[in-house]
Amino acid sequence: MAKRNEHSLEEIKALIIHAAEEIVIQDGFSAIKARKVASAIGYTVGSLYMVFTSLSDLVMQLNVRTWDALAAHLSQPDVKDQPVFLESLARDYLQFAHQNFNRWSYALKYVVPTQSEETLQAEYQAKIEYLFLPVAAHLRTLRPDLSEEVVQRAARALWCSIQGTCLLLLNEQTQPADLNEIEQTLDLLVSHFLRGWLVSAQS
Amino acid sequence: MAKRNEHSLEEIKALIIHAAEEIVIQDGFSAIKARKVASAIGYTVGSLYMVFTSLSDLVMQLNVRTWDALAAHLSQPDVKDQPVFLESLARDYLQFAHQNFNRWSYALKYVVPTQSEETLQAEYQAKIEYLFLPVAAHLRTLRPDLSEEVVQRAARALWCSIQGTCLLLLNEQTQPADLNEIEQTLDLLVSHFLRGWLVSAQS
DNA sequence: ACCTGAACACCGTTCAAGT
DNA sequence: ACCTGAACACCGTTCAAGT
Repeated sequence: MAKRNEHSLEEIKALIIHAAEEIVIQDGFSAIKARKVASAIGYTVGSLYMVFTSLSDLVMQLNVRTWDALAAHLSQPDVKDQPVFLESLARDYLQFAHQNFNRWSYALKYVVPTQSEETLQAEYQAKIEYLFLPVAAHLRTLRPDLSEEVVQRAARALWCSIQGTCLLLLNEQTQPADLNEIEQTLDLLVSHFLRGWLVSAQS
Repeated sequence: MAKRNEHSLEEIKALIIHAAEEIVIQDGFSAIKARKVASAIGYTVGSLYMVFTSLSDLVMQLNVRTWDALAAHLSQPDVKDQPVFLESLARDYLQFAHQNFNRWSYALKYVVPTQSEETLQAEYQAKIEYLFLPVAAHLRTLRPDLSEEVVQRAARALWCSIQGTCLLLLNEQTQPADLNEIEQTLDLLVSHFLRGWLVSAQS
């Protein structure tokens, strides 16, 4: 035992994150246990603390990966300037949220521990904020007459609405049939908000 | 020890729920521990299982109380028919969510355990659904020409949006100053959605 | 230097034993 | 009949001990 050197510390870290991710996808976040994750990659509990400061450290890095995966899923530059961009974005969001429900919903519900490093907290928040930039950019092209602040607020409202609606409607265990209904609800939300916002007074 | 009979089982149950509620309000849901709750009312761990089948049973009943408290907070029949009803409802919702952040956010994130009784699951879901009825009722008066299904979908979209926006924007630890910003964002969401919906085609 | 696994403190839950 | 608290299985985390 001990001193195997089969993997570098970096490799072990990557292996653990992947193993943990698989567990979340399969059985949800409550299924992540230190011993379970370690044994999934052929190591014992203690090894986990060679590469992570704690379990919640691992969990936070898992959530970062989830947000990255979502960002990758949403990036479709070809439709960025089309009038239906936001409706299409909402649909793509719903698709990811449904296919990755366990890890997505956990990331959305996650609150960064206050005792974590302040720079790490800021990085995490920034990564989430980053996702709503395309929304703001699109709204800006629709109403270049509005102030940046007004555009930002509208983007924030719409983006939060989409995420919240996905969360609440997907929570009731969803059949594929219901998914179509949720899509229509999202579409209604986006299009009516947009219509109302487009005729709003200049401020 | 044993056989004190100071309280009936019903009283003990109520005492425990109140003690647990206080703990959640003060320190969040992760602070609820079986031994802690029991000792808070002067009993030992075992007593908890005289009146609850499990800790998660207690938690679920706590969440029920949270939804009831929210419903009570939102009921203001005097403004029910005014044009600003929905904006006012959203503001009231935000106020409750902020003042009761710990228990409200937990209730909103809560997913009913699949192994719980089916009737209990249904009751819980119904209690949450009940809250959005006033929204649907108000929308119906605004557009009596629309079908019930269309009205329901719009109400669902708007209600989920309000809740989701509150959750996501309150999650970043909120100063009283920010609260005013969130209120404006909610107002923008409701009013623009409404404006867009009011001019939507009959279906 | 890398890895183990016993040990610790803490958790939810049970249940024989007390009154 | 009511209530206790030791006991159990399980959890995250640490660290002396092995190679």
